[in-house]
Parts: sequence; C-alpha cells; structure tokens
Amino acid sequence: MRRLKSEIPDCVNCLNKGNSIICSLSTDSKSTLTKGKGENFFKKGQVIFYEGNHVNGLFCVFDGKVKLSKMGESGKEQIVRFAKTGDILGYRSLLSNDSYKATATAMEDSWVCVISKEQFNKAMVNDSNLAVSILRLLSNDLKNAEHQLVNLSQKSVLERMSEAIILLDNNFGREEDGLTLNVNLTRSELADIAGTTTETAIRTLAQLKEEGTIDLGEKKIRIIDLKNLIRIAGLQD
Amino acid sequence: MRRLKSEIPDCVNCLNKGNSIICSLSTDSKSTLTKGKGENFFKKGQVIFYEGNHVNGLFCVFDGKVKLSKMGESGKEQIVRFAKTGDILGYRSLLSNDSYKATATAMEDSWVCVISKEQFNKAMVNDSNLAVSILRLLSNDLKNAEHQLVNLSQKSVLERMSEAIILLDNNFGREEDGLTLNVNLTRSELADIAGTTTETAIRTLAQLKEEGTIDLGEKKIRIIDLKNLIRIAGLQD
DNA sequence: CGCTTAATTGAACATACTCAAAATTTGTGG
DNA sequence: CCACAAATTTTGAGTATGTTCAATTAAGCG
Repeated sequence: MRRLKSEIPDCVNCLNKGNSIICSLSTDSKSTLTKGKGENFFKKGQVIFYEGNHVNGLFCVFDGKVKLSKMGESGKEQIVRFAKTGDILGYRSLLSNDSYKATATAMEDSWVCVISKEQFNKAMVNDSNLAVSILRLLSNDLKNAEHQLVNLSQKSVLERMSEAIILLDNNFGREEDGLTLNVNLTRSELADIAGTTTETAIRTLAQLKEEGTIDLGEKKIRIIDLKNLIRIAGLQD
Repeated sequence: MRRLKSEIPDCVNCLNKGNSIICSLSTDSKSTLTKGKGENFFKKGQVIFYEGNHVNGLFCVFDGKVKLSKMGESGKEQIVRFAKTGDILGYRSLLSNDSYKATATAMEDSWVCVISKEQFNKAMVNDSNLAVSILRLLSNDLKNAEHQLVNLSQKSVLERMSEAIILLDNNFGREEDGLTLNVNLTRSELADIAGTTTETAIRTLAQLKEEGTIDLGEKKIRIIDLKNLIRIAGLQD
C-alpha cells in the first residue's frame, strides 16, 4: 500500500478510471487540473485539512480512506462524510472561496493529490461537465446530510448504529470473505458516526452481536444478517 | 396579503427585486423562465409538494412563508429548511431529475410561482450565472444541514431551541416593534425545528421566558435578550 | 355557542450519558 | 522479540435529560 511518490501518475493517466469524477472529464480538463498538482502521503490518523483553515486546493484521494468530521462546541466530533479512493474533497469551500467546513483525517495510510485552486477554477470555466459533476456531488451530499439530520433527531442509538454499519457497507464494501467490512474504525469513531458516546457504541455493538446480526472479531465488523440491520435501521421500505 | 392572480407579474417585472436569485438574472433568462409559469395560491397549512412526489417544476415564493420538512419513519416531522418571499424550492430534485426530498407546506397564506422544468433547463444551459447561483444555494444548504446535523446530535434541547429562535430571527426578521419575530409557529412546529417533542418545547420556551431571555405573548415570540440566546446556543465564538 | 385544535402541566419512565475502574490491545524503543 | 507505556475497549453503577401518556385548560373558528 505504501507507495513511492513517483508511482502516482498525472490526472490524464490516473488509475482510478471508473471511480473518480475527474477521470470522466475530457483530456483537456485533466491536463488543466494536473498542472501544479501535488501528491501527499498521510499516515493513518493524520489530518489532511482542518475545519476553519483557509482553502488552498481541491483534494482527490488517490488511494486510501478519509473521514470528514465537524467538531461540536463541547469538543465532541461528528463524522459527516467519508471519502475513499477516487473521491474528491474540499470542493464546496473552493466554490464559495470559504474556509474548510470540516476536518479531513486519513483513516488509513493514504495518498491524496492536491489540485490547485487556480487550475480548478480554470477547468470549471472551460468544462461545463465538471460544473455539472460538482453540482451532482453537492446535491447528493445535501441529500445525505438531510437524511442523517432526521436520523439523529428521531432514531434511537441502536437504529443509528445499524444505519451507520449499513453506510459503511455501502461506502467501503466487504473483504474477500464477503462478510467483513473493508474498513477499520475505533469504537470512538463508530460513536462519532452514530452520534453517541464510545461506551454506548460499545454496548450497542455488543447487543447487535448478541442477536447474531453482526460479528466482532479483531477490530473488524462482520455483517451476518444485513436484512435485520436494515430492518432495525428502519430502512426496509 | 391575499392577492388577485392578475397582480402577479412575470419574472422580468417581478417585484422581489433584491431578494430572489431569479431577479438578478439577465432579462433573457427571466423571459425564458417566465414562459409557461404558473401562479398558485396556498392557504396556510396547505401542502405545496410532498416528499416522494415526482418533480414537475421549480417553485419560487412570490409572497409568503414556506417550511420544508422530512418525515421520520416514526411519523415525526423534522423541519429542515425555510423559504420566504423570493426564495426558490425544489431545485435539487429538478437537477437530479429525482422526486422531491422534502415536503413543502405554506406557513401562512402564500403565493408561489411554478416554473416549468423545461424552461428551467433551457435557462440553465444558456446562462451560466443561473448554474452558479444554484451551486451557491446548494452549497449553503449543505453547510446549514451539516451544522444542524452536529447540533442535533450534540446539543441539549435548551441549546437547540435557542438556536432555532436565532434561526427564525435570521430568516424572517422582526416586526415593527423590533422584538417580535415576524413568523407564526405552533409549539409543535417549534419542536419540529429543534428536534424534540411538543411538551418539551413548551417547557423549554417557558424556561427561556422565566430567565427573561424571550417573551411569549399571543402566539408570537419576542426576543428580549439576543446575546443570551446566542450564549445559550453556544454560538458566541 | 359548541366543537376542534393547540397549549399546558404532571408524573412515571426510558434511554443514553457520565464517571470511574479494570482489562485488553497496540505501538514503540531497546 | 520483548517489555513497558499509551491508547483503546470493556464493564458497572448512578444520574440526567427528555419522552410518553394522560388529563386539564385555553384559544380559534364556523
């Protein structure tokens, strides 16, 4: 997984073919974006950018997993979104020329490309497909945020934790065994997704294991009964 | 307030000059949008469109106040946004050609214009300013939704209710006395903003009145001590 | 004026949080 | 590779916040 910088190609020849919205742009646009592009390695746990910091570019995950979180006044973290290989980060702040509105942290060792603000703006002007793609991303993010908003205010921790696991499943998929979630999270991070405390998260996961809905080994979660998770989360219809 | 249909002008001559993103478009774009535009009157409490219904146009509030809410599985409502005179509704669903993702309800007698999907798409293609405006709206909505998401998961009802009142203040402003919020909401609706029950909303408002932070007369809320509201909501920094 | 809806109050109860302590795992330097 | 420190996970018990349900009062409306 750990790569040499020289292994990372420019946007035109990027390996994340199907995954990234950048990959589906015209060669022209990709050439524009790749100019002055930087590649950065982030160790697991390292912060890529902080909420409130001023914007210096568009981030694109070349390889890795990133969490986006916001800090409440009390200092508690709430995870608002994830980004995985091929996903882009920071577009909203870039558009409004605002500071970053969430903190991005590498969830595992990750390579992240940084596209300069100037080149991004150039590409936006010349390629309406890029604008449309960004519009779609925003639109989707908003849909998810509003869904999560209703969840947090109305569902129990058990329901929210079930939905959090489903979210992780949809986002990161499973390992070869077809059961184990392909992502490593601490109990505290799971709590930060479901919007609860570490202790309650632990007890809730134990309950789901008890019922045979999930299995917990090492640090990973295995989904045994997805149907039941969906039922508990109240997503069946 | 109740108007005759004939009093509502076309988009080019719309009275909401400064308020609407449509008003700041080129005359060309406004001419496009106004073609096949319909004007509808909605009585207080009437639903303008339902969550899940298929999209048939872009709504623009000519005069009135509208709440956008989502239904949780349990049937409880959560208000996610407001729209007032000049604001537009339904753009997200229109963009992704999706069903409406929230239910829009008139909070008072309102006139709402409906712009056809076809004309909107035409204007989007011809006028990049429209696309940029929509991008900004989406971006702003997302910012608010994520903020609210963190609030709901981390703040107490008292904090949330204080913030709800501040939100109403920012959105709808005050009446002539400079104190009374220029919006009428039931206790149940206030609960639906703050993400709590009607009973708890009542008790929380009583507490804020007790402290002298707000005043409650007839059906309206008067803000006595905005600073304190801001402090309670945890927004001072 | 009577009926319906909304607001209020009370009391019991449940869910989830807090704090503290113990057990376990992980990471690091020697 | 081991030992130790640090971080994470787990468990327990007490507690607070907010919900639920039921009953009462007040307000709005035809």
